[in-house]
Amino acid sequence: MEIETITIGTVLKRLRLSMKFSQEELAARSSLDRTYISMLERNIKQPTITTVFLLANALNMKPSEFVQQLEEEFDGHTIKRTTI
Amino acid sequence: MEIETITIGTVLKRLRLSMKFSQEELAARSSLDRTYISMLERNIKQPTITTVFLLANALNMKPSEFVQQLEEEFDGHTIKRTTI
DNA sequence: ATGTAGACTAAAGTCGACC
DNA sequence: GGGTCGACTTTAGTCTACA
Repeated sequence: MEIETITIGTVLKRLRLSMKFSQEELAARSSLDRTYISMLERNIKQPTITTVFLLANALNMKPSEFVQQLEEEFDGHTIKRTTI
Repeated sequence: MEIETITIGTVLKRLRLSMKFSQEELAARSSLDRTYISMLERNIKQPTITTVFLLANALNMKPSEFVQQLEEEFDGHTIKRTTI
């Protein structure tokens, strides 16, 4: 099975809720826009590495821990960019 | 001390050389453009999370391991986007 | 084998408004 | 509190070409 891009929506939402943050709170803590957080959770956008660091910090975890959770989501899948 | 963005240049170049890959080889293995790899190594561009996954795969390592090396680079620093 | 530059397109990320 | 839309600016990422 192949996937097109790394989507962080499910992981991000789960982690945000586990911290009992609203999207607004997470946006404030990460210096990102609330509507953009919403888009990430709905897999409409994919973040840059800097954004991942900002989000992980806002969620009080290491970026590598955050990415580790993404890995599990895509374990066994082939990553493939849409435009290739 | 503050930094503006997560730059992966040093880490990427070190890992690439440790695998004895040329930029061309890494570009082919990751389905990315050679000139773009060059820009990443010179910290002119920052990758998306999907690109990080592609690069990590090309380097035969887990994305979280790759990110872990980035963390060490920025340990103790405050991440701050330029546009904030 | 790498740096750089220019032109290009897709997509990241912001912001205001409304439901 | 969160989804969505539209308009916008900036940047990711491709490609050709030359040193």
